[in-house]
Amino acid sequence: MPNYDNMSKNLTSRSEDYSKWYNELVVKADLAENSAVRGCMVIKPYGYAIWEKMQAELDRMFKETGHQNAYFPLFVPKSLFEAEEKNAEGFAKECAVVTHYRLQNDPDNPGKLRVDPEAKLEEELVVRPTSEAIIWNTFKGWVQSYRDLPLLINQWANVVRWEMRTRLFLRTAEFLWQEGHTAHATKSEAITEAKLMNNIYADFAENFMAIPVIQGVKTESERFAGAEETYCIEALMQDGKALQAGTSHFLGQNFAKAFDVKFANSEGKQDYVWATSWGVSTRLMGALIMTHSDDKGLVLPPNLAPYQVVIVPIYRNEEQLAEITTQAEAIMKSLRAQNISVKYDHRTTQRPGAKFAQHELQGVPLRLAIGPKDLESGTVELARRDTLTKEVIALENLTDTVTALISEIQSSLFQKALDFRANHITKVETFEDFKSVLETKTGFILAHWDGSSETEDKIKTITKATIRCIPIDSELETGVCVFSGKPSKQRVLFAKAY
RNA sequence: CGGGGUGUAGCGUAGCCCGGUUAUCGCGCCACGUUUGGGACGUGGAGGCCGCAGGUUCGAAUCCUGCCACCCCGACCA
Repeated sequence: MPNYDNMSKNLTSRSEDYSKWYNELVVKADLAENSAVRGCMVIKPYGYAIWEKMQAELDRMFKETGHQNAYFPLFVPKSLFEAEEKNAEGFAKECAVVTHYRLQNDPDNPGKLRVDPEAKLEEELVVRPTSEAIIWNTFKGWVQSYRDLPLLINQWANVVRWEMRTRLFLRTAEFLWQEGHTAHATKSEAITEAKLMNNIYADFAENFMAIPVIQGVKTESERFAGAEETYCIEALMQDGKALQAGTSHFLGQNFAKAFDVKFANSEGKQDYVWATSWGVSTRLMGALIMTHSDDKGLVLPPNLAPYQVVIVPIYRNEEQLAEITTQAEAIMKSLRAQNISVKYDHRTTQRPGAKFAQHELQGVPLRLAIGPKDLESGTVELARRDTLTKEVIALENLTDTVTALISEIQSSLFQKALDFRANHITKVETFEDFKSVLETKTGFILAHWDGSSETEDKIKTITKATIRCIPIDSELETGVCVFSGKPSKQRVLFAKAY
């Protein structure tokens, strides 16, 4: 198992694991020296191709459910930002703020620039940590009547959260995400929307990324600032820590009231609209890596792989290469006809062994090698990334075999992660067991909780474990709180989390 | 911001305690040749304000002072 601690350490880490996994391959942190923007990441082309795959699928799902994309400004005037108090308070400590709009030559430091003290903004601009404020301020002008509702908007954007401590993929200072913002005429419709989007996230995580997730609602203290209810999907990483993979919030009428977004209902009465917001980010790429990958590098589910099959030619001379290339082109044509993405790695600057290793590091699901022996016998060597197995197969059934394997790899990755999670969910009755499971076995813990924030806080202080969620599908079961001994109606999901 | 630690080539490092030739080694990089079915080998080569500034000294990567940056732990967090 890869060393995730090293992997997800700060971007300038010098650890070998870090450079193997990120600096060399998927993303590169290439920041100006002594720069305060540490904690940002550069997503290299291969990594970005994975993100684009995720974007395309999510976008499809959003549009299928009636959402439209739009784009709102990066800057949020402070006065707008502070309008919804809880939201502002929740994010206040991690906001980057623009205060000036001009530089000038520094009289004390020839060749250097300084901020022009004369160019102070009348009002500071907050770089969006999330866009509720600016979007709701805009929605005010878009909604007058129930006929304008529901308003179902999504935005693909970057946001900035100036965290004290950053972690590659999981908590970068700037990250890419989508944020959905919707307005509805009724409370129940908004709640339905929030649940629907959480379902879409779960569906996407499980069926597209092959990451099993648990759906649930957050406790009050873990809830999004400004939300009435936060739905979430929680995943379990191979190192036994939990990761919040996506959230969907029912915002009540909080933002409508803060930004005065009213509409005339069918009876002609004025009412505030009901809101939701929901988002997933490049954090999902961290989840992907930490769910499936092994010591040899990434393992990509075929749905997410920038290319699903790579063909490597092995040759001693130009004639052989030409012959193999003809063969490879025929294979590519036939695979592409089945919507399988293929890359022919005909680089002359690398030897086959180096190519094999690189494709493993990049997680390409299937590799075909064609050499002189294959030319004679009409075969190819087929290697699976997930199981690291190889077999020599006849050319005849190649396309069928590959098609079948692609879907088998997708489902077997999910099954493997699901089995791992099943083995790492432990029901616990006593606080002693609670602590020992956290220490030795790790993973999720299902335990009774008395429902109070005090108990939640104390457990967190003592064990560092938090309530990840109250699972949606959990059955009611009477019991006593694992910490306080007070009565409880159902078990909640605890874990140490990223 | 509190506690601990580290800065030497693109990356990883030795040397520092106890000052003394041209700063060590591996990977990577470049050229040529031989190779090519799991990260090739040989020969040759390039690459260093030893974090920055000041001080001590005949002499500083090494000792002293200040500063800066980064890492780990804590508060914060998708």
